[in-house]
Amino acid sequence: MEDRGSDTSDALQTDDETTEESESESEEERLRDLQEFRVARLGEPRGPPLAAAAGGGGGRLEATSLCAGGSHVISASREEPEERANQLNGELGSDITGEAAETYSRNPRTVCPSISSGLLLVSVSQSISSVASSTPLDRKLPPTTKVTDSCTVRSKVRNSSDCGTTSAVKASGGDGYNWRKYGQKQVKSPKGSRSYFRCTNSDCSAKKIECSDLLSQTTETVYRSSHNHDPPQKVRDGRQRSRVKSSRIIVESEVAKHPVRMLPESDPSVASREQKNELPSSVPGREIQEANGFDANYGIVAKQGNDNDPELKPRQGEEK
DNA sequence: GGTATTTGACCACGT
DNA sequence: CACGTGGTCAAATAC
Repeated sequence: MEDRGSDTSDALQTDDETTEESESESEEERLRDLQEFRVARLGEPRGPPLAAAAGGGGGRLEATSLCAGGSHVISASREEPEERANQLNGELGSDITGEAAETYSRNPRTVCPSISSGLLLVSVSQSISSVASSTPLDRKLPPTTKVTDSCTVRSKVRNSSDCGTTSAVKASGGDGYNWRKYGQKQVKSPKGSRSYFRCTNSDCSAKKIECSDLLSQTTETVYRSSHNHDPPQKVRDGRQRSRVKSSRIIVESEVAKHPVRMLPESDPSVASREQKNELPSSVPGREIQEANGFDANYGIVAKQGNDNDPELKPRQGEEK
């Protein structure tokens, strides 16, 4: 991990360990640099996002762009065939395992109750994206990458049936369910943004919140409520099957690094409260214990009670 | 024309 | 009571 972009790790560490005041400036600088870097690197026609951003609030362009970047990365990863998945698994696995663990270790709380394996997939791809975009890996991503933005990816999927995984890639988030994004918000506490998704099934109240850091890396995924229906099994051919398979592989290797939480499937408000109450007490003990893999009861656990956890402090935008 | 995403605005809640 | 934040809605936009 030392070898991997001391740059990134440093930055990340600073993020959480430095005081907000002192880091705010450097943070902005970093953000700017990052933006420029991404834009320059991608240098691709970022149709929708930019357009949307332009149409919407220019002030948010910054964060928005970054965010979009994150999500698309995820999608991109998902789109990759098994081969790519394995590749990632290998590259990232060896490269990240250690560091990623460290990186994410800074993101306390992470409990993924016995969710369906499908949800694991979500966390997987997200882990990948996080890792990929966060570390020097960013550099590893082929410049050609479909790394553009969620919209681009989407369109790509739509237009190219060769993939045959449209729905899966598009909104399912890899967990087998279809999610639709209904909101995004900038958060200060864990500097970054949160994306709100809800199950596209009208009868399903399942929701999930993806927390991303400044680098648009998905640092945490919170599931709220559970699906009251089976995941739309759209696996029609071998390709998809293999994709899923590969995803799982990655899950096993990455899941432990990506915070995934499952909130009680009660109404949002209750969930929030419970979360608030449970976090501090439950996180440290149990999570530390199994901070490295699947928990029989919680499914995935990728967290360790971090004393430095800024979110354990009063307020810090996590209770709600 | 339908669906999904983006994003500003709104409301509820906690401090 | 004011302020900040989280979560959601809905219009605009893109595909």
